Amino acid sequence: MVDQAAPVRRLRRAERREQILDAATRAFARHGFADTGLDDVAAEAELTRAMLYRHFESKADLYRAVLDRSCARLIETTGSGDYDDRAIPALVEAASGDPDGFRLLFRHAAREREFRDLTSFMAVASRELAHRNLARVIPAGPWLEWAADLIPVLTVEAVIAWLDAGQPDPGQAPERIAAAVQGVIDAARAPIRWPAE
Amino acid sequence: MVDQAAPVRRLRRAERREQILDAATRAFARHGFADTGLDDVAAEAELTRAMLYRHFESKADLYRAVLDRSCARLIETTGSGDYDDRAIPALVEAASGDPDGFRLLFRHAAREREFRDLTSFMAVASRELAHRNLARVIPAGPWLEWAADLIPVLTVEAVIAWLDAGQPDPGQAPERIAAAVQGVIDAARAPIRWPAE
DNA sequence: TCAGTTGTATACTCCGACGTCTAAAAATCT
DNA sequence: AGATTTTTAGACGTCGGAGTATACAACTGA
Repeated sequence: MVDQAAPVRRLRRAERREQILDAATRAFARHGFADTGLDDVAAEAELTRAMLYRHFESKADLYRAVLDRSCARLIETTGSGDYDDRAIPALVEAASGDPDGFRLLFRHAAREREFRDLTSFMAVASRELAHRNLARVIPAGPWLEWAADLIPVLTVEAVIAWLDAGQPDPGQAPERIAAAVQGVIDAARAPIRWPAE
Repeated sequence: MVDQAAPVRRLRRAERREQILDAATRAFARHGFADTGLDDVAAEAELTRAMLYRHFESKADLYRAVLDRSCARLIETTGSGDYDDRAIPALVEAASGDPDGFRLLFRHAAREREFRDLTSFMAVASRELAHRNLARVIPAGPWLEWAADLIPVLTVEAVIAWLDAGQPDPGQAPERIAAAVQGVIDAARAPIRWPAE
């Protein structure tokens, strides 16, 4: 008995490209570039490997396209401007709107040498932004550098942990994350531990 | 003219093995398992690739040995016991004593599928430890889960940021990191932002 | 001195994943 | 219906890095 004929949905070039990017984002978000084969991506997109090559030159090209799009979306909703009260809410909104892309960018792409050119500018920018703002409340010295390194990482990890927790209380999330950041700022100001209750 | 004959230092088996593990820890700590070739390891150890195979069966075997040793050292100094005031100081001491191994374990190995069996138990244990202790001060719910996820990550990242900052004030470091952790606990208790100064 | 060990140097095989190609099937458009 | 485009299915070529093999050189210790 022959299998029921597969539906085989056909899309126009641009749509198919987007659908491949969606699937590739999901696939790469699991284990990063090196540990994800094109077969994995093809399976996730429910396509043949050959199809991927009709839309992208190579595996690296596809990955760059994925990263570019996630990056563009991120900047689009965060504005990438100065730090203000909108910064953390915007980051939360961006993560909520594209969780796979968010995880991919910060958990994998940020540590992949070959593609650091696509992400390092964000890491540098957020570190410098943090440094500028912290310099007003933390005395210059190694603990200022420590906080400037740690706060961007903490912010991103706090957002990812919020995603992993099921995105509870979207309205409260930015305030809670900001409070966690404030904890690092306090810690960098003085080595006095909060009195035990 | 012939090159000056290389010194060619010779070591006994056990010593050479340790020296290879040291070099491999450094090499793998840079870009993880997949992105580090045996040539990189051999170069770091100033040996030929063939020598690596006289001490280890395969690349994966070598990597496991590296991870095992780093893991054992970590547990040896942290005790892996219940959480108390010694936990964070012990972690700081462990990181200080083996910075490459510390970074390798938490920045790379923790995300490598093939070797998660060697690291997942630590991630699980620290998450559960955090969860048990937090459950006494944070009401059950998604924000408890959020904090239990975030605090182990924050702690490790705070230690790495401290390493990156040049290990300043080793005596103060544990207190400052504990203060940062306290910030997350406060954030998880209530969504009230600290009053702006 | 001689045996055993530690090391170099280099060429080689093997394998998996990337990337290419072709022929034919099926959906869409006019 | 016929032309066009999308897609499949799978074989094939290619290449880098893991892993193997061999011959030889040099240090060490009894």
